[in-house]
Amino acid sequence: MSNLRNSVQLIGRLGKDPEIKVFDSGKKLATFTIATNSAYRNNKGDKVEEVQWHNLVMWDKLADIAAQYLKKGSEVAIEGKLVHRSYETSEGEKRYTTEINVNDIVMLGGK
Amino acid sequence: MSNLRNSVQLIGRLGKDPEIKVFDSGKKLATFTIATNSAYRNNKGDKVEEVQWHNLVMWDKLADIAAQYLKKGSEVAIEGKLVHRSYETSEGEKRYTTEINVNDIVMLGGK
Amino acid sequence: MSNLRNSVQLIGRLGKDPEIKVFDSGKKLATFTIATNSAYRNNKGDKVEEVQWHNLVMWDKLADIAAQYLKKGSEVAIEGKLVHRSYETSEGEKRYTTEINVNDIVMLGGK
Amino acid sequence: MSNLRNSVQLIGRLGKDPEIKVFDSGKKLATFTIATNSAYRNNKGDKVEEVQWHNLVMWDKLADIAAQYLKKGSEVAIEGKLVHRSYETSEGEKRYTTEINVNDIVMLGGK
DNA sequence: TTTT
DNA sequence: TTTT
Repeated sequence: MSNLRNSVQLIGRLGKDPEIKVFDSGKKLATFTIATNSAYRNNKGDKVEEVQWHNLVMWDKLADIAAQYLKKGSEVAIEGKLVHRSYETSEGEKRYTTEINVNDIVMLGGK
Repeated sequence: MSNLRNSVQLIGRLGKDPEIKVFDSGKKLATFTIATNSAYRNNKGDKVEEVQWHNLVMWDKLADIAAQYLKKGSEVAIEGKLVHRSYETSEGEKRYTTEINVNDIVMLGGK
Repeated sequence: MSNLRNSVQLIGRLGKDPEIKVFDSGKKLATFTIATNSAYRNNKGDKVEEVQWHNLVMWDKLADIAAQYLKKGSEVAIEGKLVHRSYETSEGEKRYTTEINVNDIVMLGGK
Repeated sequence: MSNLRNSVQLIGRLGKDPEIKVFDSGKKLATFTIATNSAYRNNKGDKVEEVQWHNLVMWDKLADIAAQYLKKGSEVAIEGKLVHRSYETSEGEKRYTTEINVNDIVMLGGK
């Protein structure tokens, strides 16, 4: 419940349509990425554009919202929890990934 | 500058003393990890404790603060930017890591 | 500097065009209000729309941005500091007001 | 539900013990104030300490937490919603007040 | 006073 | 892979 100890807010756009999975249990999962853009001047005074791509996951009701309303290019604001996970590759190697488990989303730019 | 597009807030404790590096340019870097704790009930009703360890980086003046005031066990609140980076292992394999580039820190539990 | 101790984030729309003042010192001030909307179901199950109007103030470079880009109906995300002030009415009575001193703004809904 | 459109985070200390009310309906309400401190240098270069006092309200389970654990001087982090209300004085005059309706609280400095 |  |  405590968003205060671990909270991420992002404003950005989807790189692709969300992928939706429905599990046998009925649980629904939407995964997608969003880009956040920033610009700064380097030590030569040139403007540098920087993009970060973030992995987002949304469950159940939020996955329904993703399935219905979100698509490639959609602008959203999200709040979520930062989660670091490990998994094994098919070759048996351990890999790490970071995802944002979304708690709340606002669709932006609606007319 | 825009924290609004990409902002993380965490409240937690350091796992170890910060590591401090000073570059030839004079730039200073502090790196450390903090743990954020949360508790929830699983579908059997049992309480589950979950810990997430986050990689933090602090530059220059903030690195000085880290060097002077932070040590293993210190409780802090931080605000930062979520940054995903890739690097090559010594075997030439590409790996990914996620760090929080800290903009602001508050030391807690003082006095 | 510390946004961590006192930080407000809002996403909403301007009720009117910003008002801009330039002081003799050259300092520039923009003031305006934004509405944040929320919806909930009351205990009868009816949907209730709730609007909150917030007083925002932006100084100097941010005031320039307000003057150039913001107008009635514009959708924005802002981060700022919550400030409670008192002042005297022309009748000499003390009154209190709450404002958000904006640190950062993102304009939303640009195609 | 959407914290994203209207969200306040504060870190500070209680000015007094919380006041607790229990309504006939069984609903419970805790009210208290917290101070947030900041320091900056004025245009003469002198350090200026600034304190803001914020009105907080917590309902039901959160009110229980306030009643049990919070007292004058307690250091807390809170997340809540910014709410502006009007009421009538006993002389029939309209007054305005701003409160933060707390959604989440973390007690700091424990042990 | 905004907007959906 | 988004967008300006």
